[in-house]
Amino acid sequence: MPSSPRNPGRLGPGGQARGKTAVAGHRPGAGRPPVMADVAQLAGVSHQTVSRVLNNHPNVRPHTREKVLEAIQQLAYRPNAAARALVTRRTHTLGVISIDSTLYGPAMMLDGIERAAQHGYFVLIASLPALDRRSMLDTVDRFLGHSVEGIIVIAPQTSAVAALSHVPSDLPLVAVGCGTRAPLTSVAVDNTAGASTATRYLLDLGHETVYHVAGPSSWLDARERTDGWRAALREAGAPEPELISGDWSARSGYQIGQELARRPEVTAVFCSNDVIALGLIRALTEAGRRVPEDVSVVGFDDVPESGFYLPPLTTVRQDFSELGRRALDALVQRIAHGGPPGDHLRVPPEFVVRASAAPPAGAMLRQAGS
Amino acid sequence: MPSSPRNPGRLGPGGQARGKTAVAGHRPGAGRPPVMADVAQLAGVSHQTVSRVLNNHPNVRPHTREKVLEAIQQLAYRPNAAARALVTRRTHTLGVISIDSTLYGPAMMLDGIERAAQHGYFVLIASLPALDRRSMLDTVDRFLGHSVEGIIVIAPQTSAVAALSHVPSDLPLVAVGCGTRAPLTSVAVDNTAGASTATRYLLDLGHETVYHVAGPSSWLDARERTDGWRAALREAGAPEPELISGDWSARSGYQIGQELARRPEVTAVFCSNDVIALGLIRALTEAGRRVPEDVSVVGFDDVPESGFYLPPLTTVRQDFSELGRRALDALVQRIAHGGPPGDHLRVPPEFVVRASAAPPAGAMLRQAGS
DNA sequence: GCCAAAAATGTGAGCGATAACATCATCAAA
DNA sequence: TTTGATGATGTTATCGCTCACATTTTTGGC
Repeated sequence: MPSSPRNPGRLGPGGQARGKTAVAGHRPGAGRPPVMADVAQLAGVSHQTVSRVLNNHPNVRPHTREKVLEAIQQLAYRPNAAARALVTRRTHTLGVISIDSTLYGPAMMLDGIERAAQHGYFVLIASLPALDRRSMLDTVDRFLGHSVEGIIVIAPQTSAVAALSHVPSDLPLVAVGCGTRAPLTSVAVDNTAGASTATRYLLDLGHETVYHVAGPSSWLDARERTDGWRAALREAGAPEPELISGDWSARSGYQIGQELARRPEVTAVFCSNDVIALGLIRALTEAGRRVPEDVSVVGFDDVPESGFYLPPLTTVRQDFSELGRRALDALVQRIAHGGPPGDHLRVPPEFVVRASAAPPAGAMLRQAGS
Repeated sequence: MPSSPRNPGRLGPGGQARGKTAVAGHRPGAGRPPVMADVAQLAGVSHQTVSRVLNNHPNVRPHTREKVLEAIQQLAYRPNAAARALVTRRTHTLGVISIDSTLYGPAMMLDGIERAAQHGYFVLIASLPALDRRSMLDTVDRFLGHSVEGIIVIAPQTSAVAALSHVPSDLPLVAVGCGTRAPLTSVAVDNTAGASTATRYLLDLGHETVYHVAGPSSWLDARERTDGWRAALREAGAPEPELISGDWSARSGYQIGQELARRPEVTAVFCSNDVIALGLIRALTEAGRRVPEDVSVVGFDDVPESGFYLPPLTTVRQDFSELGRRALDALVQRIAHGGPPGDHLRVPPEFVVRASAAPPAGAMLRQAGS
């Protein structure tokens, strides 16, 4: 007799009173969701055979497989991930920790990761307001409790990198946009190269030097772009103006632009991102300094709108989704083959020439303008 | 003897060879993660007592609780979510399905949801490339397999709403940005009212009529904004120009702007979002039509940059994060108290006056401009 | 100072799946 | 035809936790 030896049907043993409709077996659409035993019973096989079908084990006769599949369909059975995770110790779940997923870059990367993970992994997200060690570690903890198999951190900030060094090293972890200095697997755009290219471009146009509006210094990207700018300046023998810092926002670009507009010696500005450039351009324009005739402006990121700014912005494109995808690849790789951390993948940026930069105006024009 | 009755220590029974370091008990930092039994043993209590401490059951002596807490700390013990979920049937996990989380709105809402859920729920995300019924239902299925307790859908598209009507009705589900027409719980900005306000504002400024660049008609928001525009026009007795549709992108705004620039009768345009407005303004400006002197433009969304466009954009603000938060609240409510679906929450938008709209120019100015 | 009620703790069972092993059926080779 | 190897299936034991119930300890009232 192949029917269940101990439990008659699927009635809970003893006095279990969990509000189940204690129905003999499988009922089409109602009650508690069907479990493997229900499928087994309906298909007339053991639960193990159902499991084998589910996991594509080879040793199942086609006929049997079909019967099981049919029963699964009929009951709309769906294996319970928790039960599965408990025994296999695999959750097929990844955690993504992101700072302010409201910014263009993080949002794009998140999307890229999610899309790439679509098949094969669930993606748990946590976006933190601050990246201090405490909340970082707490989040990793939360994720660990949920048994994520790996974590991607979108947190290009120095404090994040610091916090990251405290997570258990046996947890596969990939950071995007963390400098190469960090002792962990990371994926990032080559900010330094991008910034150098932009700066050199302006220099080559004939500008004596290039001013730079940096992002917040707590961001690695900002720092690297500043480095690239400095390197290009030094290489060309151009004087290095004092560093000005914004906070990624258009507002900060605007405020800085108001100051810069008063200084006629400023003819070229490299902004650490497009949005700062937008604010800067507005301030310059309002102050009567034309872009690019009087002042050339170059941004960084190539947000989708930057081609429609007035004037269309010359900028450095970062392929954020690609970055996200690469990060995911790297993580999946590490989960599967458990390589050691410490790989640094750099994605080259692309310089996009549009209309916001031009050669400096001749003397007469400049006089006329001021 | 309170020590484990069947299993000596935590050695796997029989020939289990799962690569565990079969160490007698709890070892500080190595081997397999500690389980409840390890904590119990270290604290000298039963596993049940540990469980009680973990779940804040009342009947635990303070002294005992302390001992357990200490052991937990010492072992860095973290309860296994899968095991817990298996028995409690609660995963404390929410699913969020989003279309193109790259767009400003969805990205903001996602962030809002995530932040609000931070304490109490895990958030699983899936961003779909297309919202056909098939992929929608597949995703819901994936989520269901993971036993999410509820789902938020950020998918203000008609096809999504259609697909949504096919999900099992016992799953708490909230949609953001779905029209009130849909038979499900939803949270949305009052697009119609916002669009009406914008249109009326332009009319009140003295424009004879207002042109409208709509978003893709598959988006409910786009449709509602169009409705609001029409209603305002009708109410004011203004003639209704033909409908023009874009695709939310600056590029489409630019292309439409090039056409509109050739028509001198166009003096006021209400765009279905800010980015379209940006493209439109660029096209108008390039064609020599000044904004707002020759043509007034109003947008929708109030993206952070819109205040720094040239000219700063008059627009309708949607508080996306608030929307996300409300959606989460509604969902949590439904999970807890299991109310019926069908609630429609509308968040009022806010009209933001900046510089891109002005009274129509006098006859002489208009002649000079064309 | 003794017994009932309440508080604190311990003991199995079982959530729903997979892993390992046992068993039965089937087929090729001797 | 009989035997050994393989293929297909069933049986049992966990995974790590919470539930229900059993048991022990404490408390309080007489």
